[in-house]
Amino acid sequence: MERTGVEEPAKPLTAAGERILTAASTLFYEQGIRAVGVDAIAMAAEVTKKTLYDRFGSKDRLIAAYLDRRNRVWHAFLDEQLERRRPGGPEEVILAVFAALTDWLAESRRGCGFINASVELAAPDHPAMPVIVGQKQWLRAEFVAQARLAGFAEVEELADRLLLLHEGALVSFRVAAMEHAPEVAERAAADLLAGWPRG
Amino acid sequence: MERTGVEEPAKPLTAAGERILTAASTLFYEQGIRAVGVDAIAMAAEVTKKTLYDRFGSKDRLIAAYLDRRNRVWHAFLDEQLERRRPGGPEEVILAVFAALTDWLAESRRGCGFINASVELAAPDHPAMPVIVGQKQWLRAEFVAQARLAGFAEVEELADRLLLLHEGALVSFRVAAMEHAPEVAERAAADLLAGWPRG
DNA sequence: GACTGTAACCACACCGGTCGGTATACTGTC
DNA sequence: GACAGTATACCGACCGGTGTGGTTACAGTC
Repeated sequence: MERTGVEEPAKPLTAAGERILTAASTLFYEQGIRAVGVDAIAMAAEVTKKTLYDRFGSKDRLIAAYLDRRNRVWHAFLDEQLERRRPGGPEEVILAVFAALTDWLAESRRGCGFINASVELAAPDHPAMPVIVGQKQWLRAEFVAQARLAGFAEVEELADRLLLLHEGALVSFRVAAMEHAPEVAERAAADLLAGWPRG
Repeated sequence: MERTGVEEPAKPLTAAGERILTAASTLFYEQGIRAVGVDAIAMAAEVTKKTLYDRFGSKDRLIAAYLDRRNRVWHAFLDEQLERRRPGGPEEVILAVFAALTDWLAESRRGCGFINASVELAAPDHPAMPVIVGQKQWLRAEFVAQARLAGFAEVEELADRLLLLHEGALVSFRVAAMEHAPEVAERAAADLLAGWPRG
């Protein structure tokens, strides 16, 4: 699985910068991007605000760095999950993505950090929005690619439906208090693939 | 369709109270609950902040009133859509819900107000959370009821999958820039029903 | 080793603005 | 009087962000 769109950082973070990004990642996810101020992040990271601004420039750029980091963590997680589950073919790759969702949500009680951030940032032209939209479109494109490898017909429609199930599980898990949403999504995806026509 | 859980207001709103709730509903949805302050709402409603607090007591209670109002508007919308589409049986009722999603999202460019609010409110014990969770659980319960009427087997699993499609469309519409998400969900729901075993 | 320059960070103060909320005196209508 | 609303000022806290003087560790040069 290639992760086009995820670029390496311009340069490595200093120790303080790393602590800032780590603290911000935790607080942003757990409490909300707008609910946490830079004062709190600086305190949690045990740095001064001056250092935070020296390293990241602004809160918005720190937010973008957080989402970029999260995207990397998710890709690494997915890679590790695929390595571990050893899917035999493209269909099993797709289903492994859904199986991985259960593990991901076990450690992400507040649902999808990207979905949450897209709500909180509000403005469609926020610098971090491309990371968010890009992550979702990457997943859809991956479904298209695997569906094509598997020889299915109408791969675009199939990928769209798979994405709805994936995103639906992410949201329902949190908003509808549906703890078993990932498992439901996996079963639904498996049935969808089993009944989908070949091209 | 009954709308259990949606209670009548304790007493009717004054003209100013109505203007406040209307202004808040618009601003909260369009810009975000945390992004809009009470100053801006009072100004948009052409009242003083004092009046706002006299009528609603606090911002959190205004938020709860907004979501309660939105829930009513959505139920009224759904009723009107069902009246208009005249579904013949329970399966068509389910599909009418999905068909209505297209119209709903045509006027709700920022996606689902309940999902958005659940992110922004962050704290699970916020007074408005029961409205949010309740709306989602009401929809799931309605899917269960209609699936049962239609004589399907495993109605809980079916309802779960339908809910994932519905919520997935709401989210993907906005986060994944997927304009056709409601239509995809409707087709997927139709196929799901067509292939689901009877009990 | 002595010296210099640099990068990174600290402590602290400050900025103008916004936030949700409160208090006071007053007006108008029924 | 009861009710609803106005105009205005105020509160403490928080918001993202900036400025100043200082310290420390390290690398490079002589």
